[in-house]
Amino acid sequence: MLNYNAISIAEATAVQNELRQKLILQTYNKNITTIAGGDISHNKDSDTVYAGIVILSYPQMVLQSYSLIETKTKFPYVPQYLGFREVPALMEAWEQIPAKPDILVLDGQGITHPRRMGIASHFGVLKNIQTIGCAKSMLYGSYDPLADEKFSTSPIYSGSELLGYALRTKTNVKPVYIAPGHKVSVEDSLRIMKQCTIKHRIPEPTRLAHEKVNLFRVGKLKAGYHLADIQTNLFT
DNA sequence: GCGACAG
DNA sequence: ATCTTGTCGC
Repeated sequence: MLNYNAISIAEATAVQNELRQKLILQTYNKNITTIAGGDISHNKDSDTVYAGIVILSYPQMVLQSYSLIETKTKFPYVPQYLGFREVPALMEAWEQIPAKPDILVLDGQGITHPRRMGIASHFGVLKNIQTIGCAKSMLYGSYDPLADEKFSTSPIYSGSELLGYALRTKTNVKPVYIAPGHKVSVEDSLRIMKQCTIKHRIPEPTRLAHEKVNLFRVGKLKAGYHLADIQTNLFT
């Protein structure tokens, strides 16, 4: 059911349309205490991928723990089908976490996708958990220009359908694109991600996931589930 | 037909 | 995404 090795694009499209039927765009749990961020890293011409999920307290944004795994990916990067490349590895990292967080933020689209199946929706539906997509660039949908000030927003639409928001996380810096993945509303997705925005363009969950996964790739961190130590937080 | 195209 | 150096701005 999760063997995306020898799947064709046509089959992948069919899978996305199937998963779309299970999408829930209403907030399942409003009482968030922990939030996770997931990301993947890899070397230039290698099918080895380094996946990581970090868990932070919400809304304090203090790193609590993180899970790292190394595996292979067979599916290439194809726009609109990122989930087939990255979800299997992220699943492994997720399953290694003893106490699951309340919600997971992934680096990529949520329902801002032709079939509403960006990586965050893909993962969310398969695991039946709350997810949010936080992308650094647009894939699908349109939005009007937003003001230059921090926390300016502009709704992302597909026709008359509201899919997400462009969110300026820093003054005079390119916005990020927020959309529900699964089991969370558009408005709550935006509200939660604003809460995760401290001083960087990329909100804390995916920013820290990206940081950990790169340290892992270059050998500065090891595979496994780790509790964050106090020193890490004090000196970062 | 042509361009655009998450990571 | 990754590979890379300097450079501009807060």
